[in-house]
Amino acid sequence: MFQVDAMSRTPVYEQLKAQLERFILNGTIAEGEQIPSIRNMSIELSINPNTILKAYSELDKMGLIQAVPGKGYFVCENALEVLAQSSLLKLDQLDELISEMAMAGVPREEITRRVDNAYLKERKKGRKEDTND
Amino acid sequence: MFQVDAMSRTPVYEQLKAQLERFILNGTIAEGEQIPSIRNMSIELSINPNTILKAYSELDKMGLIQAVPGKGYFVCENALEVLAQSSLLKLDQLDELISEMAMAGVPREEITRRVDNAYLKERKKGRKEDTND
Amino acid sequence: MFQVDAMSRTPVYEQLKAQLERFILNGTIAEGEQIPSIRNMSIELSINPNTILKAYSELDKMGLIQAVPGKGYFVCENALEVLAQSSLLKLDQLDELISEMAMAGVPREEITRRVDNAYLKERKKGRKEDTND
Amino acid sequence: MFQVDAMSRTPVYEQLKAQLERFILNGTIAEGEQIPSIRNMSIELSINPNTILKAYSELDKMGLIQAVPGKGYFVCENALEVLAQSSLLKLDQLDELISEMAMAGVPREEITRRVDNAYLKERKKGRKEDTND
DNA sequence: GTGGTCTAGACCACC
DNA sequence: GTGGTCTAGACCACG
Repeated sequence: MFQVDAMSRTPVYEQLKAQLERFILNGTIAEGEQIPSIRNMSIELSINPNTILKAYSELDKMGLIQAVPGKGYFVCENALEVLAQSSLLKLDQLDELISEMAMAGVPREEITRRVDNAYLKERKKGRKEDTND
Repeated sequence: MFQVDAMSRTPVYEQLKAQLERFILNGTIAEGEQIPSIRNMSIELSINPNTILKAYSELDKMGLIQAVPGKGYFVCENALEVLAQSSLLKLDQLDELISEMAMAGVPREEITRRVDNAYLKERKKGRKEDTND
Repeated sequence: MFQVDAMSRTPVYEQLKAQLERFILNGTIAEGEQIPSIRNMSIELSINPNTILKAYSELDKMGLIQAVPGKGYFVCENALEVLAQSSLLKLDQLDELISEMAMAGVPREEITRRVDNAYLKERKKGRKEDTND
Repeated sequence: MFQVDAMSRTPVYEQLKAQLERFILNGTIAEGEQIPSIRNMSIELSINPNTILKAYSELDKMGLIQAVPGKGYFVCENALEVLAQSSLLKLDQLDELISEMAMAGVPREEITRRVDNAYLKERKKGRKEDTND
């Protein structure tokens, strides 16, 4: 289910975070459900347990998962809501960024081109991962 | 030349910063040129000197203007270059933001709609100010 | 914990910035930890809140601390990394400065003397503050 | 007399500025003396006249040389004094930089090593150029 | 309660 | 005259 690209320039723990977020968004992992234990994940992916701990504790801080000592990590009941809120936040950041660039004289074509490229690139990656389930 | 909208929800010092950036970009104020002294500006716009100081010192830290104590503030010789570099940085931030939103499942139409709105809104404001010169 | 010398010629807000940097470096304040609120600090040190705001907002722009409106200021998770990077930057600045002085004919002894003096002076101050914890 | 390295990463106009400063410091060009005209220099070094103009006008702004329209550029009478003052300024910058690095925990050996390297590297370059006269 | 903006005014150092 | 620091206090938005 989870997989990491050790050669990627984005840190492994970021990859794990992104994947769990995607799994929650597309329903692969439901709210309240338990996620793989650090030890299991560590063996399965041949990754240092500390790396997984880092990913999990950051997701914990974001309010997406919760550690239950002695049991494991569980997706929070309001995880989808948290993700939706952070999307709204990102939309506001987008507005501000576009305003600044417009003010700085960046041509509109340059912006829309970059937006399309970045979107399609991410989408392509996403579809690939979703079919890999 | 400079003007502020006291009723706006964007802070006065941000308005001043944005205006000076625009003036440098469209050549109204050349590199190396002196800009209005804090006291002058303060009287002209009926604004507290501290507010202008805040705008100026932030622009100073950005490397756009330089304070010469006892003389005044002057536009840096490489101000245009600094502005260009910060534009490039913003494009990278845009890429990352779009990726995250694509990953979070924000529909493409929502993004392009927001981008267009934000761009046109800023552009409209900009044209208005430029014709006020 | 924090303390300022009102008679010093270095501005109070600079003293506060330097102290927080040191506290982060020597682990007195951990990454992610909350730092004293503006109002608390203002009362404790009998300093105007604006002065502390100035120190905090500059540290914020440096990426060392982060303001969470309504909650308080928190040390960034990557604060130590930011400090390390700025150290590297300073080393590069040092190289350039030495080159210019060598080119200008400043004798080597003059330089090493100044370097030693400045270093030892700062070190002495630092040790004193660390033992004051 | 003058020579530039087109392949160097330091801009050509910076190279020219540095060379003229050195020539003034070691007496190769005396105060009050005329320096090569932009056109001559441009042909001799196969460099775009604008590049030389940029170097000359920055030196002019520094108070080292002075343009006499219709005659050419001349070294200012107080050029050596100006250079000495800027050396003093650099020493102060050095003090501050060293203080910041000491505070940041940069080990003393690291600093002295970098200082020595940078000094000797520049000195070596300088001797080479001086014997090329 | 938190941070953040703005005003009014005093005071300093420098030129 | 210039920039820069600091104080005192009002006011807002957010939680």
